[in-house]
Amino acid sequence: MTLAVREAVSSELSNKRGEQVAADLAMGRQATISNALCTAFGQGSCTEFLSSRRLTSFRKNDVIYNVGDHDRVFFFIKSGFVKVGATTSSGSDVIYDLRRSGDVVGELCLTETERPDWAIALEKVETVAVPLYEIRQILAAKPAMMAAMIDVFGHTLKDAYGQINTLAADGTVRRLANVLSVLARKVGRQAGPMVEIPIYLTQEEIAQMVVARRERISTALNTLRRNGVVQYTTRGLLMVDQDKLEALSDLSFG
Amino acid sequence: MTLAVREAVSSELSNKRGEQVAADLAMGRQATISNALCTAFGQGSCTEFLSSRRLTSFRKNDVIYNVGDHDRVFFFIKSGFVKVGATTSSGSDVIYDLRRSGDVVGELCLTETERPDWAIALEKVETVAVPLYEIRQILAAKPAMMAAMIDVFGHTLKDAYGQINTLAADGTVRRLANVLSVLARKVGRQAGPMVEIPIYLTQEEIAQMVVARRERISTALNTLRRNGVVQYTTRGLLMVDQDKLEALSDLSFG
DNA sequence: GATTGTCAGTTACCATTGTAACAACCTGGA
DNA sequence: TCCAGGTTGTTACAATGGTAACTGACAATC
Repeated sequence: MTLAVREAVSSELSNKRGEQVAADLAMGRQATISNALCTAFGQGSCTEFLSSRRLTSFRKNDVIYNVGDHDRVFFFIKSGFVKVGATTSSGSDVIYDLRRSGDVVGELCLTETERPDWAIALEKVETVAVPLYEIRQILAAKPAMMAAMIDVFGHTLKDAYGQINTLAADGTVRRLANVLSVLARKVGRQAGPMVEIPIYLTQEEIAQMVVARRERISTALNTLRRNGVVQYTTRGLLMVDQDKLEALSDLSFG
Repeated sequence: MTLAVREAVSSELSNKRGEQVAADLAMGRQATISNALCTAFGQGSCTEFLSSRRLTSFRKNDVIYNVGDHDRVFFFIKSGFVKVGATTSSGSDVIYDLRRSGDVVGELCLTETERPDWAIALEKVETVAVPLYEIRQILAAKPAMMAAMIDVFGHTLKDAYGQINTLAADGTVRRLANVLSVLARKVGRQAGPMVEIPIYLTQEEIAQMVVARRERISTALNTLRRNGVVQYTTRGLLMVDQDKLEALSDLSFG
């Protein structure tokens, strides 16, 4: 465990970053953008900025921050996956986004004094926590950071609009296909002819991303499985066929 | 079923807790944020920046930019209202946001080379069009601009997440209440005991904001009208009772 | 003043989705 | 080992919302 963490940390700090970025490039634009902030933070005289800090770690299901919290802190993820979402007035959860190592979590505290969302660790997560006032100092000192920050917000905003779009137009199956497609682009790893999603998600969590009941996800996933679009086993990782997924979400006519 | 709705509405209204969300504060804050970019642009040596430029004007229903366009231009609204949205794969329109004088439109071109959204004038609109490369110059030269830009993105993102939230949790009536409440905070004008929304919106447009069929909006609006939550006449402006609306929609993302 | 187009209101019908309930299975801990 | 709790698969029934169709009202144009 400790070994894995230290490896993850040093990979960020050493020249392995180039490799990481290259991998992200191969993976697609999304990943690259996600990492922009950390890259900017890690550049030049800021190199020691993140590395000199103590890691804040969370175990699976730990709440990194919660709705209504007044802490104004950015969390830079060194390792592990985090879900970002909110709890609706009727008590159900909605997941807006998944974040992974290289991403930042809690960025909305930049403009909000009270957290409108929560972030929960999907597995053991190591982060560097940076209070807002320090973020502000760094932003003021390094324009590149600003640009990176704007990029992060811009892309997150585009994704959010995309979610609204799919919610407005599509039925459960297409929404699921959309979510899986985005997941694959974002965190997927090529595994032979298919893309593996390297984090175990329960159907309940997938349902919160798709914004539908778990039962619908169960049947929809089975439909996709029968059509060879996805592969999975009980409590196993998802493998998706990107091409078939995209074909599915592109269908303009029923 | 209509009875159930009405009962739900009335019960929500009756136990309205006297929470002083301070409509004026909310309104003030929103307006301030909306104007942050323009304010930043107008500050100091940039005072003449906007004023020295030619105005680009649009008539009602003119497309300011469209999905897929490759122009990378910011539009600073000097006067008039603009709707921002997108067309879904099934052909229906979704409205993400309304913008008014003091706001910016087209900001997503900062991170996207191809417009993912459209913007359409709801009435005669005067704008100052600024190409992205100039925006970049100004951002680099004036850190205050950057901060303002980040603010704009942050708030827009929070709004977008709020929309996802309400889409996930609420039925048509509450979503409508949400939309009206946001509209009132954003563009409303105090008119006696109620707040007037100073731009005429067809039910079809409201439906695109609520993400529902026009027919539902018709009945939902009538329900609200019968309960005294809103007032309107055919082809007339909407007047809304903010307190009752907030009680109804129980804004989790206010 | 007739015509045309847009907008609002309403209804019956149907498709989709949520609700509730249960059974089967797996995993981890007592 | 067995049990408890979590995960998945599946069904019936109810509720919600979309579809389609029609009406009346108004405004602009000719």
